[in-house]
Amino acid sequence: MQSIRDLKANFSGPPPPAMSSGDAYLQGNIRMSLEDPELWRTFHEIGTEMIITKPGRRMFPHCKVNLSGLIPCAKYILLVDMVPEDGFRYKWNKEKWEVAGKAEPQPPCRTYLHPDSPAPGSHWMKQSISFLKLKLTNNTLDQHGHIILHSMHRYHPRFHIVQADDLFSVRWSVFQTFTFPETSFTAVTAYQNTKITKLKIDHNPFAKGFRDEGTTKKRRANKNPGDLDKKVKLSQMNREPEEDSPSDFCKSSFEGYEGDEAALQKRKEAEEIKEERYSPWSAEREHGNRNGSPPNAESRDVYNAEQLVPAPASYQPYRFHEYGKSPSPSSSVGSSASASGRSSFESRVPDVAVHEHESSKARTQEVGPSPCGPPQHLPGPQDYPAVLNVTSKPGVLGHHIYGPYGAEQPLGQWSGSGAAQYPPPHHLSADYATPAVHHGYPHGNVTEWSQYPLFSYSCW
DNA sequence: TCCACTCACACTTTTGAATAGG
DNA sequence: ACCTATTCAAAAGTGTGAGTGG
Repeated sequence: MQSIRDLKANFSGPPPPAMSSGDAYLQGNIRMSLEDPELWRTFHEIGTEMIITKPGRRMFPHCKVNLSGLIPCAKYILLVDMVPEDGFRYKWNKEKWEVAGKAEPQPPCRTYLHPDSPAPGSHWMKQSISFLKLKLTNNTLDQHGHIILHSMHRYHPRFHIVQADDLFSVRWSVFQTFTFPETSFTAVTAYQNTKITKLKIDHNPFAKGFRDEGTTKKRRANKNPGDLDKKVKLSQMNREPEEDSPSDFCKSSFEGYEGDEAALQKRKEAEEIKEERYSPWSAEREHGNRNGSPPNAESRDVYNAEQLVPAPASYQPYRFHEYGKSPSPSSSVGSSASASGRSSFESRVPDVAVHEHESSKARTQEVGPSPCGPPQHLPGPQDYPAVLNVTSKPGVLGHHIYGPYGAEQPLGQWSGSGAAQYPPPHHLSADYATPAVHHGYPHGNVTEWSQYPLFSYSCW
């Protein structure tokens, strides 16, 4: 079992004893596992698609995780954001996905804050944490705080845990990120793969009416005689699971990834891709196995866990690029600019990239997380000049709020997204590929932080 | 013509207020 | 008066299929 890597910040000074022990507990034991891994895997093997609509659409399966290893009485904030898997746009062509060109400019990157945040570790650990109400939209002007995605692009969710007493006092130094390869999906405005449609209908209670035994059959039959063909197709499809192995599913769905040879031939991973003929996602598993990752869910949840500092989707791939190449066909627009969350899964190299200034600040200003002790010094906004600075401009906390916390919890969304929401990947890449920059970021320079999409938008 | 997208629709589950009973 | 359980209507979440626009 892989232990959760330490996200230990580059603390500038010798840590107080309390902090030392706290670090181990805080940053070394947090464990996150994905609930319903089998369901996710079933979708994943076919090629998960998530509908995005203007008013916002929930995910299905929805993100649900279990947490352990938190300090019971310390408060944490849980967030989710969506990271592009690669730099491509896809199209569904003849029962398979194909690369259809470069990805469109990244939409305003938003982060979903779990409505229970902040809550004590005991709260997060006592039951599974559901992100049921997280919604995806393709409306770049969305005012509801939904996560904005591009249709026909691939994404995967990232789960972030931040120890913070409130939404103001985010402790960047104990920021931890987890991803699960099987949660990657293609955002679509209408389902492309009928097998995915069937899976959704079969498993989503709201779609019960579309199941074969449902009344919908009659409704559709009455509605349009032409539906007969589709119904026949559907019923045929419904029998497929018995006839087709999951491998067949994947093969039919994802040969396209390797089909666009012209687009892929320049990629280093081309050979690897061909090996993953059944699913682009299988590469993740493959790599996981290479790294000794057991296939079963119980252990996988651990292996899937990664820990990162607050990272923008746009630059994360670069960091991953440093650690390992991605097997994904999508993993290489150009060279460094690709990679994906799955790479993060593969690369077990501890990403301890932390803003030094931030870390030292946290170190100096916070008392170590003394589990359930007397009132810790949980710094308020005033304790974090850097954060306060942010409020003066679009930054970590200085943005508009959408959520249950009202005006007193300004962690809702950036008021000014602008260029910060479309950070030039290369620029960021360069920044983060350079350790000096990586660690040398003066945390007080919130402007830099504010470029990172992770906190560019929080919502409920 | 093709494809991505939007919208209205019928159906379902969920939610919350109103009511009844102990 | 208070609490709990039940009922019911409204709201919200689904995929479908027709229509639209580039």
